Amino acid sequence: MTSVDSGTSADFIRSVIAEDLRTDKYGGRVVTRFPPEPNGYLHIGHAKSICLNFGVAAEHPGGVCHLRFDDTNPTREDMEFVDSIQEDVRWLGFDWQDHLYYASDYFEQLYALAEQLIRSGLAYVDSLTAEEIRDFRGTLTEPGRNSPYRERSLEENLDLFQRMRAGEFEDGRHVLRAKIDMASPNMNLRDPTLYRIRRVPHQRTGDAWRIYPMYDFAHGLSDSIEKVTHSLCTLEFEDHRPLYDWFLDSLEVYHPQQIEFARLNLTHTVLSKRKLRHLVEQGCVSGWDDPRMPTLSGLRRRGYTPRSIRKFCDRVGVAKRDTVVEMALLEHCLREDLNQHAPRVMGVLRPLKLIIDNYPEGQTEEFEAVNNPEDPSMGTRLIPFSRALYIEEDDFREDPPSKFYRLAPGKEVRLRYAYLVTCVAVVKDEQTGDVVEVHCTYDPDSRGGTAPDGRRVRGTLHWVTEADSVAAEVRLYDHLFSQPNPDEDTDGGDVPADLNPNSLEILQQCRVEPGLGEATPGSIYQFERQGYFVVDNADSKPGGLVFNRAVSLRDTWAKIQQAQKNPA
RNA sequence: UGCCCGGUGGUGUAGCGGUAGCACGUCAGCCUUUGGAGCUGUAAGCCCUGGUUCGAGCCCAGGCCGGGCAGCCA
Repeated sequence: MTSVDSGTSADFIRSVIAEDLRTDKYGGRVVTRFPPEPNGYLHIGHAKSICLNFGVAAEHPGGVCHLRFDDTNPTREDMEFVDSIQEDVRWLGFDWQDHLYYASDYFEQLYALAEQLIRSGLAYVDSLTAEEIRDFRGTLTEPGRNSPYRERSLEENLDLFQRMRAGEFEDGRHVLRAKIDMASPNMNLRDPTLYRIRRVPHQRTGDAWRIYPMYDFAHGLSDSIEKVTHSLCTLEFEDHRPLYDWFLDSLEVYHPQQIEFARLNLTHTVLSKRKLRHLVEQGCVSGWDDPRMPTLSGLRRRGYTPRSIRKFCDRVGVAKRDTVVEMALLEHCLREDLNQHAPRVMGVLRPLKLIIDNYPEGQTEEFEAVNNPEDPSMGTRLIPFSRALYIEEDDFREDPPSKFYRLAPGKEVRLRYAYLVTCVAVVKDEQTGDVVEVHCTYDPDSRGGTAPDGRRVRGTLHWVTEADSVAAEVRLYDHLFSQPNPDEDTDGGDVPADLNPNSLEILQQCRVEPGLGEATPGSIYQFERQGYFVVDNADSKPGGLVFNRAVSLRDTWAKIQQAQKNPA
C-alpha cells in the first residue's frame, strides 16, 4: 500500500492520495498519467515524473498509469519522439499496459466540448491579431481590456468556429477564447486561447484538422476523458489550476485533481529541452545520446542502469520547493547499484610495461579471479599471467611521495591474484627521460598474492599480460559543466561559458583482460580500482572495443594527493 | 510592482503542538589481495521579529528572501 506502511514517510502527494482513498473520493481508484509532448528526448527530470506517476499507481491495487502523448501542436512534434519516449519509459522499467493514449485521439470530443462552451456563452471567437491580443491582455500589474469581439452572438461564434474547423481561414485569422475575466489577477484567466488555426498536417490525424486545441484546454479535458484521479504536474502549472478547474466545472464533466510538485534540477548540467537542444545543435556534444547528456538515452549509453535512476528518484523525494540536487547523489546511486551487480575485470588505461626478470621466458600460468566479491554467486574466472605485463602508469613513481603504497624502485607490491613483485630497475626513454619499462623480480612463494612469511604488502595493482590482453578505446567522461549551477543562458548562440572543456578524454591505447574480447554492447564492468565501464552501444565493434566510463570508483588516493597539494 | 507558491545542516528530505531524524557530501578512524566495498565516529540546520501556548520547525501576524505567471508553446 502506501509507503507509510513500509516505515518510510509518504510525500505530500502520496498523502493526498491516501486520504482520497480513505474518504473514497474516487471510488477506490488511482489513475495517474505521464503526459509528454513528443517534441524531444526524455531526460532525468522526466524520470522523476515517470517514477512518481507510475510508482504511485503501482503502489495501489488496480492502480494504473497512462502514457499519453500531448500532441496538440503539430508544428513542433514528431513521431520520431513518440518512439524514443516509449523506449525510454520501458527501459526505465515501467508498463502502461494497454493505456497508451494521444491527446489527438480526443480531437473530436474536444471540439464538441468547445462548441458546448460556446453554447453556454463561455467561449467566443476572437478576431484580434496575436499582437492585439497581447496588447489587450494587460500586464502583471494592470488589468486587460475586453476584446471588441467578446460579445459576438452564439450563432456567429458557432458559425465562425465551424468555419475555422473547415479551413476557411488562414493561420492567425481567428482564435477561440474562453470568456472568463480580462481583469483577473491570474493571467491565465484573462480569456485564454482554446483553439488556434494551424493549417498544417498533424503527425497522427493527417489533414483532418485545421484547428488545434491549446494545452490548457486539451490537457485537463484529456485527464477527464481518461478518468484520471490525480493529475500530477510541475510547479509552473500551479497558476493554471484555476483554469484547469474552470473548464471541468463549466463543462460539468468528471473532475480529476491536479497536484503540482517541484521539477528536478541537477548540478553540473542543464535540464531543459531548449538548453539541451542548444548543446546538440552547437556541437558541444555528439548528439542527444552523448554519454554526457542528462537524457535517458545519454545516461543509458553512459552506463546508468534503470534501477540506479529509479533509486535516485526515490531518494530525491517529492516536494514543492524548487531545489538543485547534487550530481554526487546520482553518481552514488549508480555506484551502489553497480557495486552490487557489475562483474569485476582488470583493464589498464595507460599501460606501462612491466617485466618480471626472474620469471621464465615463455612460461604462462593462470590465476583464479573473483567476479564479484559482493556476490559470490557470480563465480570466478581464470586469467592468464606471464613474464611481460602492463600495469597502470599511475601505479609507478620513480620518486614516490609519502603514503604512496604503489610501485617504486625497491618497493614491493602485489599483482592482484598473482604474485608479489619488487621493482629492481627502470628503463627510460633517452630523449624524454620518461620511464618506459619497469623491471621487477617476483617471489615464487607468493603465488596467489599472499606472502609465505606473512609480511605485509599494502599496495595491490591491477595488470594484464602483454600477449593476451585485448586492445580497447576508453572514453573518460566528466561533468558537462564545470560549475554546479551553470550560467543560465547561452543566448549568444554559441558554446556556454561554463562548459567543462575536460568533460571527455579519449584513451586509445588501453589493454583489457582477454575475456572482454567478446563483451557485448551495453554490458557494464567494474575495472578494478578504477571505475565502472560500459561497452558503448553505438561505436563498439568486435575487434574495436570501446568503453565509456560511467562513473569512477571513490578515489581515496586522489584525495590524499589533493590534501598534500593544498594543505589547510 | 498584481496574483500564486515556497523557505529545516553544504545538498536533498522527514517531522502534522512535546528530545529536530534519514540520506548524499565533508572530516577522522577501523578493516581490506580493489587506496573499491563495508563498519564506526565527527562537524554542521528550523529565514527574521513579534504573538498564542506549560511548550512552536509546526498555529497567528508582520517582515525578509527565493521561484513562477503577461505564447495563437507545453
